Amino acid sequence: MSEENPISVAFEKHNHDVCLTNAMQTAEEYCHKQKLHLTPARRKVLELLLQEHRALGAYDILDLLREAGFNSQPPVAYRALDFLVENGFVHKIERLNAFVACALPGTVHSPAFMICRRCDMVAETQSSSSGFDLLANADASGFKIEQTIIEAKGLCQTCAEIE
Amino acid sequence: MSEENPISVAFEKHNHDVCLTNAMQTAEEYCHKQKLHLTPARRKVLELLLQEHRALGAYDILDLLREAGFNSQPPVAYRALDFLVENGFVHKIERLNAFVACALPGTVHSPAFMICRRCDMVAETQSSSSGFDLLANADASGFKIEQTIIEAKGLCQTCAEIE
DNA sequence: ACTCCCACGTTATAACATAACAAAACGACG
DNA sequence: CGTCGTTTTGTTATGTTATAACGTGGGAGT
Repeated sequence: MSEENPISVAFEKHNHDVCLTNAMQTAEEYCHKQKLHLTPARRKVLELLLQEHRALGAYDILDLLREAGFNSQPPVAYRALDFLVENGFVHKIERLNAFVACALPGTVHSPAFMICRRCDMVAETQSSSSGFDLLANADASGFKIEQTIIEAKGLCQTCAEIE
Repeated sequence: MSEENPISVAFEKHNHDVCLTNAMQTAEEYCHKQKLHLTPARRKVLELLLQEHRALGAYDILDLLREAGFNSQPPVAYRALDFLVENGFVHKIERLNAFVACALPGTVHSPAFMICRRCDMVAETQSSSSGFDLLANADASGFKIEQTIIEAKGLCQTCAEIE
């Protein structure tokens, strides 16, 4: 599997510096095109999240921001996160109340996550499935789906071997 | 569609007294068989949740418990909810930090939820789908899924017509 | 320079959840 | 029927996550 495959990149060895600089560059370009302001705080939060293939809580981020010399009241982190989530650079993992950098920034997609309960890795994958029961059931009951969150908890391969 | 179909019961007219007493009876029987203690507080919390096809927050439940003469410190509600969730009578809706009575108590199942953002109704449906991308991707990357949460936000038929 | 908008600073508080330990109720077994 | 171990509840305190509200500053366009 190549480094570009978001299905499992989080679980594989890869050159993470490249991973990070690529993603930052994509974000820069996207923001420029869309006339969005990737301000220092927003940029820093995205960098922090890109440095991990794990989800970080808002207060973890806040601590890291403080270390980096930023102001550190909660709204600082939440505002940056709101911006990043709204624009698809970051996803919120609901079951962890935490945030993870998007593996496919700048593309419209419907993500699903695999969350290792042992090492806390979060891998993003696609969930576009036409055979998926939920869609049929929603249709049958007249429910109009706007967004679906899919989060699988379990063990990544490495951790499964250890346990 | 019959009253028994969990796919959309929440979005349809139905005799809710029957709905509630049936579910309570099922819970009683299940607990008896499994030697679980459906204590007054646990029972009351389940009743409160069954009275709605909506998710209630822990502190909403706490208020209702207080009104019903129960002790009302947070652990009272959280303990009852833990018990009910562990034993499959109640599900937690992660994106709302709230709880909803199970539509299929006593059965092993992998639920998915449809959550109306306008009227807050929560409908439970089944998510067992073998064609689902996530399973294939998890497999391919060696991830062992233990539990998956699926929560769709959108508009129920009634609310879609109004908007 | 004016003003409008967007982002940020700051204080305070709301909302959600658990730790820790003591007391009481329960039930199984001699 | 007692007593021992387990489960449940009472109670206090605190931890964690998230937002409201309002003021300030700085850049873009006119």
